[in-house]
Amino acid sequence: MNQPKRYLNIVSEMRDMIREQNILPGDRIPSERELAEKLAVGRSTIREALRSLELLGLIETRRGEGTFLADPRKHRLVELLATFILQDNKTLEDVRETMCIHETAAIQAICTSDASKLPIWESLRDRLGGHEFIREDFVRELMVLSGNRLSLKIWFLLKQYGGNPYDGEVMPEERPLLKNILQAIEQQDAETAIRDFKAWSSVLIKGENEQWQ
Amino acid sequence: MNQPKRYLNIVSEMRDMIREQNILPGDRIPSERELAEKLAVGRSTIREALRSLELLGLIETRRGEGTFLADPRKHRLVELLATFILQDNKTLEDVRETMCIHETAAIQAICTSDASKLPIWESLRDRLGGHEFIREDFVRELMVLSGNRLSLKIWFLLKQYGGNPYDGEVMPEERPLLKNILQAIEQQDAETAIRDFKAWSSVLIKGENEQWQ
DNA sequence: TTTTGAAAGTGGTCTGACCACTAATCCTTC
DNA sequence: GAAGGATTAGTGGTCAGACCACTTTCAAAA
Repeated sequence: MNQPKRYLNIVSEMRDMIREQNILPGDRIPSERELAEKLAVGRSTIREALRSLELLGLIETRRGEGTFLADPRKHRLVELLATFILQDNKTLEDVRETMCIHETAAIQAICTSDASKLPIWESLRDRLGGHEFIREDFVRELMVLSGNRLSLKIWFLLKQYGGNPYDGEVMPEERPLLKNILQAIEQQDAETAIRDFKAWSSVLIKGENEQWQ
Repeated sequence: MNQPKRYLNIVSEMRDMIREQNILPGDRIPSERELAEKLAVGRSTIREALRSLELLGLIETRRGEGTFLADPRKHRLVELLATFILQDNKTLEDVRETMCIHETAAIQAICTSDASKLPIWESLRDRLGGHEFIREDFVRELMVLSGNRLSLKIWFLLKQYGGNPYDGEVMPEERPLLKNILQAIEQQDAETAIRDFKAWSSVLIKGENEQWQ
């Protein structure tokens, strides 16, 4: 019988250990030799597990110092898979489309809620009037305002994974369009808001925005 | 100066090798010993790289046989995202809502495509008329027909984590509703299709479906 | 011809040995 | 006593070699 692989056990055992001992990001993890003894396996097996976690960005290792639990914001699996999968254009298309799904759903959600009456909403309006407004901020604020944190996280990861179409700063020519979107949302006119939003983002995605950059 | 880690080089070298030698999914990769010799590194270093790729689902290893390039559909992007993201976002409500987002997006996509003219579509109609039609099958078929595999994967996962609201068999009383949905989709009337679908699923989610079960 | 089993090749694991690096410690020197 | 340099213990990084468990292959035996 093909036995389950040990290093996979190690991966999950380490996850449990981190959870039980309440190890926080930045904290040190027991050394490879300690772990090997504690879990009664060879050091090479421990290393195979640790290298996997490191590649995912879940831990950081510093020679001479030790191994540390990484900042969750540094999780890397997205970029990594990207290098392998991105060649498949269809997949990239799926990523973009799925991002769009979450974005339009967010707008829809804001329209059917009272989110556009919150103080955060006002600050968004103000910043749109000011200088140095990053495109990504605009979309992210919308995602946040939708109130669905899971959707927000998925969107965030997809953005990294599929190459961020919202890179760069909002150009003066774009502002009227964005203002229209906000206005439509305030009037709870989801249809118009989504149509305008798609118009804006499709220009960015197709890279036809040299006019703006 | 802290040297860059060898096993990371191996990871990218292997990616290049796979690309250059046109190794296809399912094909065999050189053995660990061969790779070690070819790349002039120790076998354990090779293994650390391979184990990382395996955890990502990019390769499969079978003891006694060898290492194989994995089917891209088996890539673990979503699964890994799940284990590390969903844990702090388990709000059932968010999961359900996000499922719904993907479902309505799928219906929207089918309506604006020719998917409802495919033979698969016919079989879906037929099965709805027959016996033993599982609710989940209905929704899954819609997700598949949308053509967005990433969205399908995410939906699949959410279903596992959020508790499957589409458990069980379609009751006779539900069939007219489902038929209406299909009909609306055929007529490319997304609005009606989505409204009816939401009506159906909300009953299931709220657990008010004792009438049907 | 069919069956058996030995051999070769593969991944899985362990051990022990270095190397490169860091941080704490001790010891010299001022 | 304080400052600075050398020593040392501990860490991750890598390698080589040895087994083990498993699969496939193929030649010898029935």
